[in-house]
Formats: sequence, structure tokens, C-alpha cells
Amino acid sequence: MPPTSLLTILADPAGQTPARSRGLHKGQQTKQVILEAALVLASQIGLEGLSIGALAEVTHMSKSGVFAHFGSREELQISVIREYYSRFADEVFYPAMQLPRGLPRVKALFDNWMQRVAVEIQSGCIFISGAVEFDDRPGPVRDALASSVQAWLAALYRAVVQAKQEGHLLPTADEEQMAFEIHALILALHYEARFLQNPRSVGRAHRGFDNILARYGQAEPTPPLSTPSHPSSKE
Amino acid sequence: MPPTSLLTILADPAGQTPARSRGLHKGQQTKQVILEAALVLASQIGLEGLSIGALAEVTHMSKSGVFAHFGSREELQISVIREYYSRFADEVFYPAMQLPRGLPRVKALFDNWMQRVAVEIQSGCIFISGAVEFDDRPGPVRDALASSVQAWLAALYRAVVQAKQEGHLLPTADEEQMAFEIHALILALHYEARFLQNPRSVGRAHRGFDNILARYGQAEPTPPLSTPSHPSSKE
DNA sequence: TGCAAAATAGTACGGTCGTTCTATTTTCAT
DNA sequence: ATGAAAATAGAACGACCGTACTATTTTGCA
Repeated sequence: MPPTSLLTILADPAGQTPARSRGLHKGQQTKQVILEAALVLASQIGLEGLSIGALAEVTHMSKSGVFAHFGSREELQISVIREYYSRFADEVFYPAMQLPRGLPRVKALFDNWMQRVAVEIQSGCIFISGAVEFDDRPGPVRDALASSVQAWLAALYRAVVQAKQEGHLLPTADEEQMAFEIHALILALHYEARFLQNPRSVGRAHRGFDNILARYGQAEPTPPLSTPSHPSSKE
Repeated sequence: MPPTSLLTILADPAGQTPARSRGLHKGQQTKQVILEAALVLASQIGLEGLSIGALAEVTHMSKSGVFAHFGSREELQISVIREYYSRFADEVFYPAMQLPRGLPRVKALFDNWMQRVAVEIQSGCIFISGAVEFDDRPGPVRDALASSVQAWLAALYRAVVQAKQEGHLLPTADEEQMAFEIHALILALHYEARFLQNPRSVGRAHRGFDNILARYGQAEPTPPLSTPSHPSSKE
């Protein structure tokens, strides 16, 4: 199964094209505009804080005008999740897939993820805030959110498994454990940087990842495809 | 600064005694009852979801009757945070302080924390949900929440520093980094167990802690009683 | 260019929210 | 037991919410 299946899980049945593309009706265009605004709003105040009234104000539309595009608040929330997921994949997942299997790809996944979360320190991450909001609120919104996150974590896990298969990790390495610990670093980064406003968090997360690599990685990495430890280690 | 200062940071100026204690007026008793209910409600649906109406229904009181005890919703939220913090300290912090400085205390802090979060997989953790709800909503509620968390993380950090001083950690160990990674494990446990409902998360967090100990700990720990530095190791 | 269809606006309803004000009940020291 | 003070209840407010209905405007193909 190709890794591109990541996105198909929650693909919009309508198969929407980018707003700038020709040939789509006015309604679809403004729907994209609304979605863009909704994404910003939901990132800041959460999926639950997302209100149609506020959205109407931002987009200079009437409440009913906004409402008509989604049919219900729940459907709006799900659309936001889908859009967020799609951008997350474009920014984090696909670029990393360009790199060869194994450690390079794992490192790229982490680096891209880190970079995105570092930006989201200002705006907020829907996968994290949504998890808290919908922990014990079953329904389609929670399902959409959970399956998005699961798909992403599964992709990360797959990359780790491949790294072990390529011989980049110790034979004793527990792939699931490694993926868990990587996820943990991202969550701590988001918590300590965004909520506690600790500027050292980015460095802490980077060093945590280095520690993970030191523990699970082979002492001598296979030579041909080896990449420098942190191509993006700016700070 | 003695570790007992942990609690004093947010101590209620009124110095409230337990509800069962004699000599307090009726109002204080029902306030405790309301607070108890509020704690349950806030843990489940968050501090933002906490509504006076729902609280009144649960406690079989009128809205205004509940309201009068706090004067504002914000004050209610802050009271909940204080109460949560107090219980957290009683359950996690103080028991660990009974153990000798160094690794035993660090391990106890983590174990107690883990155990509490494992229980909170059902009920939810206000320190985590509150962080998401108030990440970019400045005000007294956020301040109370942040200072509570900071106080607790500072206590954890202090324990790690002591462990290094006692010779239980490698001289090269970065205490702040270690505390960060421990915090990360707890966050991942909460996320993956409560939201993703992955039953393996508890084991993952435990193994993660073992890995941290293996990385930062001394190969042969100095015998715990041989340390002369502080004659009075209690409190 | 006309005209059906799509898109958007307007309005209103029922609900919940925090809060205020006033009335009633309960507490508790004298 | 009494009476002032504390505690609780009741009703109403303005605000915002999602949604349903109807009117109006705009679109885009024939």
C-alpha cells in the first residue's frame, strides 16, 4: 500500500479543486474563503469556539449565508478538520516522502513536524486542541479528528519500521515505542512553548529527538544515503 | 527555598479547612460541595465548559444560589484550579517528598503522576485541558493555571537537580532536559490513552521513563545513605 | 438576453449563558 | 426565643448561539 493513501482516508467526496482553479462556481469559491477563515479561527480558539456568527463577521457575510455552505455546525467542523489535515499532509508528510526510506525520512518527518508546531505556537494546533475538546464527546467530529491523527501517527510509525528494515536502527529497537516518544516530544513542545511560553522548548524538543536517535540508532549508519544529523538545525 | 512552598503559591487567603471540620458556617460547607461538583464537571468538559446552570442542577440549587458563592464565573474557575492543584499536590507531590532525595524521589514523583494520569484517562486532567483552552486567552484564569503548572514542574525539576547532586545521575546530565522529557511522556500518555484510547499507552510511558533513567542515570548509583551534603534531608 | 437555479441576505425562534436585582428562607450569636 | 445577618431562591435582562424559513440578489447556461 503506497504511503499516498494517507490522504485518501478523509478525502472530500466532492473532490474539490483549489479555489484559484477555473471552472468552479461562485459558491465553491466563497466556501473556500469561509474555510480559510474558519481554519484560522479554529486554530486560535478551538473547534468548539468556532461560531458561525464570528465566521460571518470575518467574511463579511450573513450568518445564514455562511451556514448554507455547510448545513450544520458539525459539518463545518469536519470540513475544517479535513482542510487542516490536508495542509498538514502537504507540509509535513509529502515533502518527507521525497527522501529515501529509513532514517532520512524519519528525520524529515520530525523536522517538518517540529517546524510546523513551532509556527503553531502562535496559532495553535487543531490536532492537539481538538483532542482535548473531544476526548469524551463521541460523534462524527471526534471520529474525523481521531482518524486524521491516527493516519498521521500510522505514517510516522511506518517510517520508523522502514528505518529499522533498512538497518538504520538497532535490531532491538521497538518501533512503536520510538514513535510514541517522538510524539511525546511534539506534545511537550506545544504545551511548554504555547501555554507556558518557554522559549527553550524548541531546543529541548530537538535535543530530545537526538537522544532518541542515539538510543535507537545504529552506531555506524549505513553509508550511502546518510544525511547530516540535522539539516534544519538552525538554532 | 523549601519544597513546601509549592502549595503556598496559590493558597486561598481564607485558609479554608476541610468541609467536615466543625466551626465553619453553612455557606462554607455548601461552597465545598459546589466546588467538588465543579471539579468533576471541569475535569470532564473543561474549565470553559463549566457552567453555573449545570452546576446548580447537579447540586440541586438555584443558579443564583451557586453564583453567590463565587461572585463571577472567573472566580469559580480559579477556585476549581486551586482545589485541583491542592489535590494534585496531596496525591503526587507530598507522598514523594517522604522519600529520600535523589532518584527515589524522582521515581516516586513520576510514578504518582503516572498513576494519577492513568486514573484521569477517564475523568480528564485540568492542567492539560486548561492549557489548551487558555493558551491565548490572557487573564486571571490563565495566570492561576500557568502558575500552578509552573510550580509543579519546578518541583519536578528541583527533584531532578537533587538527584544529580546526590550522584544518582551522570555529571553530564541536563536536568532541565530530563524534566522536559518526563513531562513529554505524561502528555503523550494523556493524549494517546484518553483521546486515541490506546490501551498500550501506560506501558509506553513507563518504558519511556526507564529509557530516560538509562540515559541519565549513573551506571552504579552511590549508596543512598552515604551522602553527607545535607544533614536534614526532610522537607 | 432571458430565466431557472444557485447563492446570499433577512428575520425570527427557542435555547443557554452569566449576571443583576429583589424576595424569601435559614442560620446562629445574643 | 428573637432578630440581625447570612444564605438561598426566583425572576428577568441582554447577549450570543445554531438553525429554519422566506425573500432577495446574483450567477451562468440556453
